[in-house]
Amino acid sequence: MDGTGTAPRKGTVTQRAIERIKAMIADGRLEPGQRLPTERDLAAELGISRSSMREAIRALTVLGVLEARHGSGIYVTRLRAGDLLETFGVVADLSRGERLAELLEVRRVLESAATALAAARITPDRLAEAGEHLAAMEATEDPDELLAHDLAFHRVIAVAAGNETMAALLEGLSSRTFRARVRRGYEEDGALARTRHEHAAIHRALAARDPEAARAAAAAHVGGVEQWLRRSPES
Amino acid sequence: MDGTGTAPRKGTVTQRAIERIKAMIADGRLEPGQRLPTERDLAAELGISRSSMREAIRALTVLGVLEARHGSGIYVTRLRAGDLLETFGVVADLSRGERLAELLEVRRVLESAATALAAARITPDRLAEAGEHLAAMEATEDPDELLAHDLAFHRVIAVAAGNETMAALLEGLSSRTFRARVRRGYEEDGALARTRHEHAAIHRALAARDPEAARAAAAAHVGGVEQWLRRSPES
DNA sequence: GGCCGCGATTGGTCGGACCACTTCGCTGGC
DNA sequence: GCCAGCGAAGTGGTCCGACCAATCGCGGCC
Repeated sequence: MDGTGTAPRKGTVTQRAIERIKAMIADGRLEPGQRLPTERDLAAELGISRSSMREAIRALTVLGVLEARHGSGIYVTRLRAGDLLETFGVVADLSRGERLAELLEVRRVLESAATALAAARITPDRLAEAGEHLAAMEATEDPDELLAHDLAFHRVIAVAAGNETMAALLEGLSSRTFRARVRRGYEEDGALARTRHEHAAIHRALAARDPEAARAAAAAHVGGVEQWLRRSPES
Repeated sequence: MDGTGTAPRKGTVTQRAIERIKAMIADGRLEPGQRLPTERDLAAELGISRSSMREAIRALTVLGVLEARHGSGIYVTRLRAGDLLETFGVVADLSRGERLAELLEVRRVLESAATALAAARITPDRLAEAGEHLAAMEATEDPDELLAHDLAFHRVIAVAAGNETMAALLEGLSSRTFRARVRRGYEEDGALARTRHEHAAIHRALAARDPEAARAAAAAHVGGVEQWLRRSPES
């Protein structure tokens, strides 16, 4: 028996390799940013083929735990919230019908909380930045640009809330395709003007450093889309 | 040019394969539960090797999108919230220090909302079920059993809130290793009695169908752990 | 008619070969 | 002495072909 821990007999060798590497990171044997041995060495170390090891590495790569740089090596990511929650957007991309509404409900809850926190913590700089995105949204009619500033507006707020994990989660919930899909029909219903009004209300609450007003404004904002979605038959 | 869509030139072939399959699911060409062609056929169809295709499949497998059954074939999962959010537990497992506190803050927000919703929607059956777990928690001293009933108690509430996505998210945030790690030291500080009291308060609020009381009780419950964690130096 | 078993199908693993990119040291010119 | 450029070594990326192992269905046997 070697000292690196005897591998469990269950599951595929690849699955075991994934668990082994995860365990190495969890208990500190591998630190964020550190470089791993080569695929060939790792495979030899765990007694499996390079193919299987590559599958394990690929799996951890899509999870945002590892990062492979061609010609250089394999590295543990910094394990920031953004790294690990990037895959969260996949859920939004693949969700339809009822779960889309559920995701919006989750977003409403988180966005409300984040906005309330931001009202108390936001710096003048960030408040101004949010204001710029607000102005840009009101100045353009181009849907793409509008969406970009919309996302940026909420991102500034999420970051200002001081919880990177929450911000990353909201980022995934508002991912490009997700938003684009929902808004396609939404804005055709003439809700564009109301959306602008809601954004302005959020900004005002932030400027007033009023957490409760901010929470309410954010909840109303997301809730508006939510209600529309629950009524709308979606493809 | 073939009609299945020209693959973009960027990225690795495996990455492209992942996107292709994801796209097939997103636009409905592949439906939940449906069986895919064999690895060999898929590889041929996309013009890549079986090895690369296997890596793509493995990646989508860990994301909970696909499911491979040895000897049978590859299937699209039912794409339930639980399937897709299983990997969320990985984030909790790999988080330490500051992000652990952030995750607890997220949990506090979601748990509060879910408990408030549950207060309005919970059925007598589910309320009784939660009561049983509560009684079991008060009747045992075995940490493992206690933790199991603790998790089950909150799971019943999350499900009663009527939002499977939120329930799956909370499941990940309360995943076994995560809870065990946090609670190890927490309960040694004699907070066990208080935890029981908090659970009882949540249950009372649910029985009274009082959403605001339920929200407050849940927030206080998670907040207690949260505050302890922020004070505690963690390994 | 029902049960058993064999063989085809399909995912899982392996080993090796070669390609593409990065890195870094060496070399040669300035 | 310095630096640009080249080239070899190292490393991830891709492909191939073979074989193993689990599953499933078909056909024959009882």
